[in-house]
Amino acid sequence: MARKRRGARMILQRSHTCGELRLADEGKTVILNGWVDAIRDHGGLIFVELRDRYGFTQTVIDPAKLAGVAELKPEYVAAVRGTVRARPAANRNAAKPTGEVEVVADQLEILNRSKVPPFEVIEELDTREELRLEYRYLDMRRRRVLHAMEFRSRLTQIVRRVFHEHRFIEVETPILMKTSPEGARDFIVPTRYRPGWVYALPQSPQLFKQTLMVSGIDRYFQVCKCFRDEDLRADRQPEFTQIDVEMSFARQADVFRVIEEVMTTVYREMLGIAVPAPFPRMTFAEAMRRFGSDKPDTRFALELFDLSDACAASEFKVFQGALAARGGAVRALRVPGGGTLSRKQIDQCEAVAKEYGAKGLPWVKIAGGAATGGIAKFISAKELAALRERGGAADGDLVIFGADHYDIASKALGQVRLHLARELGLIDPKRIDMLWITDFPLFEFNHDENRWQAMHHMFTAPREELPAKGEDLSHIHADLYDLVLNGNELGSGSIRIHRPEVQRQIFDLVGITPEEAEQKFGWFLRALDYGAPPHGGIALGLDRIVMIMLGLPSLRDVIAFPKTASGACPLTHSPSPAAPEQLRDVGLQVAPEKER
RNA sequence: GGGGACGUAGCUCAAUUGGUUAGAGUCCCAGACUGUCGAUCUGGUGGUUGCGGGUUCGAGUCCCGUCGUCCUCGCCA
Repeated sequence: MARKRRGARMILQRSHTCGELRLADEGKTVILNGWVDAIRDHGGLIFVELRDRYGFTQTVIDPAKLAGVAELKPEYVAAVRGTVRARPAANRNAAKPTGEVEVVADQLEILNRSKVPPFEVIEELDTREELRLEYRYLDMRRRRVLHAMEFRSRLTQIVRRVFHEHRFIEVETPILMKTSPEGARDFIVPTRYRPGWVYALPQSPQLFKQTLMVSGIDRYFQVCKCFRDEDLRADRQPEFTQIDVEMSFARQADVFRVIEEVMTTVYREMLGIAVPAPFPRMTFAEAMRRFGSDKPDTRFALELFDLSDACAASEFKVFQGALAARGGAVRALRVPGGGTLSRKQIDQCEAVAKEYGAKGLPWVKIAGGAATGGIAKFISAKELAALRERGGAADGDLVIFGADHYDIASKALGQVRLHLARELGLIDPKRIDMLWITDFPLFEFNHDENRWQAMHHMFTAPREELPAKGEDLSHIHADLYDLVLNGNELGSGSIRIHRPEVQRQIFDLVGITPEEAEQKFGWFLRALDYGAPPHGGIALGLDRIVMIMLGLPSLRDVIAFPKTASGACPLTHSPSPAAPEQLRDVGLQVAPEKER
């Protein structure tokens, strides 16, 4: 008989989940708890499908016996007691794991009611993301969202296990820490203890993990939250999770070996895929030269080549101009069979190139052994020969050019390369191209601020002798490496500085005064003074790994409660204005809007 | 900070050149129905067209501003 309870106490506690009953369970008396997924009301007979994390099970209810069924609506929480029965042969549902059975109800308990949800809880949901995130608890009742959470949890466990197998220690480092200059903007946390003073949330636990090396914890890892107050992207959230790793007495190869084992194990155990290891390696210079990117997608063949020398006497003003400038280059990309591309498709490529700083996108098609269209009239016989010999250009091909500073020309062509690969369907989605990019330059020049800055961070060890301040630093390299998967940067690491005098020299080169170094990093320099071992490590983006492994387009899809592009949480409506008392406590006040 | 797209019923969308009472599907509500599984059938409710201003006899539609969402450049040691 139907039971109706006013109290909060549940009577019918589940004996099984909604995903596990099979024909073998026929005849058993069971109790299911779950959410009402669907009600199919035939008058004298009502099918109520219950859902939980594990699946769906159909219950069959006779409304004459269990009148309470009339009250049920979607998303109500219900308990059903009944007998497992094989469905009549004609009514079995092969599409559902539990589709051969049903539970004939003899007791029904409504555990909770639900308002009409703002969207239906169905797998094939097509509703705007912001609403899904505002009601994430409803969204997450769906299999595919749950699956991402479960996948992530299992993956993290595997990562921890592999590190532990190699005697790594997971150490938690502070969330409230000291602000650091350079790098991303810190999230800052004011405090009552010191009105007007702030902690920072970690951009990464970099200095803590290096300090742990000084402590003798020679193998450290941590699955940790990191925070950066910068603009968001589909693959960037203000708070994200890193697999942070550091090893003492280790060289680059040692770091690679451990990470290769972690990644191959995760792929094997989560997806049953054997990723070959060791992963291929490519220097930064080679990656820029061949692919125009420091995170090349090597799943398809298009490669850039250089025409600077062949174009030295070019009649084309754009080439002349590029080559006349310091660091200028003429680079090219051959698109096999690209002769069939429409003007519109080429224009789209040009738009991509311009987005990445190119001023235009010269092109020619090759037909009948000659260059046609685009800038063909400027292409000399010598240049055409170079296109054929160096780029392999042949009849039916399209060749596009980048003429600018080497970096800009390379990057723009590299992005067009990616665009074309997607446009022409050149990417095999099944491929998994894991790649180490090595030998990064230690410094890059910041044109806006007119100074050298660390490419990775200021704690990376130089491989060569450091020049005097003011000299060109572009040729200094480091054991500085990125792990790239299918054109996505999964992580970045380096062998660190362990000698305090070298660390001071680097601070000096990037324009940090000794006073500032003492104030910001004195504590760390002191640690280096007491026998810091040689060490190095890496940090991998956990969210990105999960996103890529699941083939999802956004980091938001693998984070339980992600933030929107403006850094807001649609569920909790954070951030929110500070209360006057809060500001008073920490000794801060808000500037008038005009002064911000 | 810059560029682009979008914003109409709870949800997903439509609405001709600026022109009658802003429609459809779905959800929801009511009724019917004993084998459904996107149940079906009948009927019904539901709108500050994101917000503010402007042009016009007349604005969902055009203009300006603003807010929000998504993508993106810069930025992200």
